[in-house]
Amino acid sequence: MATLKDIAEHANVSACTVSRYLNKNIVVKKSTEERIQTAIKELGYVPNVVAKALKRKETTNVAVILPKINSLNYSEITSGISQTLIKHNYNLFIYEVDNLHLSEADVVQLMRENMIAGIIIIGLFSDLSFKESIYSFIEWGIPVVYANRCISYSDFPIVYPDLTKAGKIGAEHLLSKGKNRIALVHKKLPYEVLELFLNGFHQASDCEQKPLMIEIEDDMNLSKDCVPILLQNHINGVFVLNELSAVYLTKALVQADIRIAEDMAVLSLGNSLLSQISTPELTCVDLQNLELGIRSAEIILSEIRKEEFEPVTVLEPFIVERKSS
Amino acid sequence: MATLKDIAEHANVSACTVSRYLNKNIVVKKSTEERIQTAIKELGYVPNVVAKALKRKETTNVAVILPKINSLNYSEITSGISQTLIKHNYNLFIYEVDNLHLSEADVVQLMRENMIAGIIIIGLFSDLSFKESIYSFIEWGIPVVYANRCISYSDFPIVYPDLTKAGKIGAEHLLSKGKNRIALVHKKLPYEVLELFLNGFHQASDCEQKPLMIEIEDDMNLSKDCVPILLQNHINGVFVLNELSAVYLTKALVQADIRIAEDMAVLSLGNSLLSQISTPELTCVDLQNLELGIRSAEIILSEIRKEEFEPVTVLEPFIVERKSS
DNA sequence: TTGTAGGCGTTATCAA
DNA sequence: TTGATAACGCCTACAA
Repeated sequence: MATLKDIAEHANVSACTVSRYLNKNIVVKKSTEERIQTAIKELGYVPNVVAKALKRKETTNVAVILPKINSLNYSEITSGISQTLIKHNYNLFIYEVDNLHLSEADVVQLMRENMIAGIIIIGLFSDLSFKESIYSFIEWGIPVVYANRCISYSDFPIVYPDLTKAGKIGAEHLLSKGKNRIALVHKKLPYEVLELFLNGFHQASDCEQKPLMIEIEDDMNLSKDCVPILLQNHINGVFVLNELSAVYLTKALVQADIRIAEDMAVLSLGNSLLSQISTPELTCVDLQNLELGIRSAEIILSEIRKEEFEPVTVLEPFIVERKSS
Repeated sequence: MATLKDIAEHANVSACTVSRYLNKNIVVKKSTEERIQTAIKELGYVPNVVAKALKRKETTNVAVILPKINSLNYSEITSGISQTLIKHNYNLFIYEVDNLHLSEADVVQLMRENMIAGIIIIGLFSDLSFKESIYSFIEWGIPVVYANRCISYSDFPIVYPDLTKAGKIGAEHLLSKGKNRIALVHKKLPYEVLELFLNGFHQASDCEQKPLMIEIEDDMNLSKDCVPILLQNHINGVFVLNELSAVYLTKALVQADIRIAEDMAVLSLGNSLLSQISTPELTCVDLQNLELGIRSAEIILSEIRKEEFEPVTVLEPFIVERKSS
């Protein structure tokens, strides 16, 4: 457990010279450098990041707050964050709020206690999670990035996929496949989110025809509750705003002997393994989760270092064509 | 940014009294307690975990080292760890080694620099990852738990699913469905791991007949390379030791017009969402990933606190019957 | 180019 | 039941 002091003694210099040399704050004489280097090797010195953090009043730990980690979408985003942070010698804390059963106040306290350098909040489409806490974080001077969901506040950077573009390219894709009676299937979503998709739809089609909106619930039997609606309305293209629901709806359609693609094109929002292994494989709109994570991490690092950063980063979704359209 | 000292002054006691009161090391007079409490409230005091760690020479940060987080199995384990740690006021660091491109030596340094309180290594079935580093960790006095994979070293606790039992109940299940010509499909695995499954098979069947072993590769075309082998050998039950491969093999079988369950039962190792959304839904052996995470976390906490802990924890797999058998 | 000294916020060791 | 004092390992004025 050699300390900086030990190195200094062993190399016959002062601790502060060693410190400045290690932090590259200063150029030292060649001979000094060599003595320091051998001392470090011989004593097996490893700097103590905790002591440094205390002194500097700043850690190198970034927290990711997300609903749950065991979901392909969130873990993909997290992976992007992880890769980026590690390159810059920052560590990644994970806080799963769905499983935690902690109040937002508890989480705020947790962040302050641990002197978290920056916080990336991965938001839900369906719910403005942690809206309140963000301002607490900012009040305490902790940099924040809000990721995955566009919110209209403007005191912190946000990174999110362009859902209007998603709606547009989704509609264009379905139209290009000759599907002109389109349904938008979604779980409960705030109107302002749905509106984004609808705006995209309008941009894609000249006609004023609106897509049929179908809201589904978690415990819904899609075969019984959703498929008949699609058929009654002569829908031939469906855009499902949730990947897992898209998979289940596809199953239900297949079971009802509807030919996927020919009779009914299915388009899923999100491109994880789920779309790939569905039968048939789902055409989808890729929301660039990995990139979302990378960008979020880059921005939080800029914030932490008090460098310039983009206040708003919008990621362009793109179509990945498979068998379902 | 009130400190302990501020609280002490405000409450007219010494800093160390406040400290001991907060850490419940001591009983203080009712009146003192009240004064401290109001001071904390009025000044909005939040303890500084970093300073505490420096003084105590021990953080409350546990690191999870895993191949990658964006996998349903690993993220499920991680979720179990996360839930357990947070309950005990420990934080969770994530280090993805596949994506990191860090040497093991780098990781060891990272752990020491950050004064990590304990490390949970999530191992691969296919590869004894981080075998070397473990001893470095132990050498530096950092508690370790090796999770997910049974290894024969004994200087640190291990937590893993009973693969022999998995083989046994898998074989029993297939036999109970009248499938007596069984194949074991697997990716490249060390022999000692395969042996575990084979031992289980033998326990399940009186006959000496060994299952047909088929090794598949990542870039393999299962329809062309694997299905014909199954058919030529009149296999009617296949146990796939990798969930994703099971899904793809099922697809290939369906495509070859083989009736799943009737003509060929498919059993998958692992029970994530993938098995559930496969068509048909896969019967599988659940390896209890969430529980694995919870147990690993509990054990690392015991180690950190220098309490007694189980050196070996074996989790019992169980069958989840769905449509593919 | 290098050194001295003080302090970051907390806890542990004494002593009262 | 409480206090004074000295660390924990590092960084940063300021001085040389």
